[in-house]
Amino acid sequence: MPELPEVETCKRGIEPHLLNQRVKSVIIRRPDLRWPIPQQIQTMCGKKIQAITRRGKYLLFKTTPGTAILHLGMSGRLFVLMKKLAPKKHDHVDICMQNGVYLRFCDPRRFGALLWTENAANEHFLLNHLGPEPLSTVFNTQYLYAKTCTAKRSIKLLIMDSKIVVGVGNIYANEALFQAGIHPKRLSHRISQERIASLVTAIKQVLERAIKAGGTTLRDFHDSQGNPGYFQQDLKVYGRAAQSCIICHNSIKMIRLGQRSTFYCPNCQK
DNA sequence: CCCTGAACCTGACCGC
DNA sequence: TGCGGTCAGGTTCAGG
Repeated sequence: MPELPEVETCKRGIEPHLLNQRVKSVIIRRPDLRWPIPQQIQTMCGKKIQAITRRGKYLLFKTTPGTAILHLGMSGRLFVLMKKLAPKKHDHVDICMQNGVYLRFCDPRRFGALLWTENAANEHFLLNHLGPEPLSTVFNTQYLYAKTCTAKRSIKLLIMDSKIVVGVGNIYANEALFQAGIHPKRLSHRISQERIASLVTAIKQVLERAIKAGGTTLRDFHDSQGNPGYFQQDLKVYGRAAQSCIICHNSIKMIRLGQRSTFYCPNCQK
């Protein structure tokens, strides 16, 4: 369930357990993720985790010699474990600390990744082309309007483009466009600055609300059962095809856009 | 520049 | 129970 809010929740959950801890070992059961886990990841051993940060949907674990870059893909999950627990089928990696705590990476579909860089993480090929963080002040009306004016593409695909802005996944793209009253297929250059302003607000609000909902999950972060669908009760259009719009009670429609399921209210979104 | 489709994988779910 | 088809929160790539 890795959307930006989930990754942020993950970050906040694991940080207190791992920050300033020294890595004892990195156990790799399956290196064949999206990209093979490089041997250099072992450079972490004996080093202290100085910072854990998030960039888009990437988690960065900084040590003195370099940074581990982790992506959860579609199905990745992280667990902080205190005692030895036999790994299950898709528990591919354990990063063990000297104090006995360890981070377990589980990813059934293996679309996730664990990479290593000794340069500034921003220069890594996965990160060097990324647009601004949606919750930062850099991402504002002026910025997005400049992008929407000069592009001629559907607004939904534009806001899901990580070169434009990071972290807006399929769920939140749908939700933000509903909140802003914009049709997902609307061509970006045909949207007024005023409406782009509401879209920027909507993106920020939807992500912030989801992070708060993620905070609920945080409480039982150690529960290895996880907590699926914690934000589900807040979804206004995603997954609600043929159900009634919460505003106008018309039927929510589903279409395909860029190979992704796209939900909208034909009456509220123009 | 923009869109489409395919690819990388496994599991869950649905209808028969 | 089993089988085949469809779908899934991400991202990159080739081709038109």
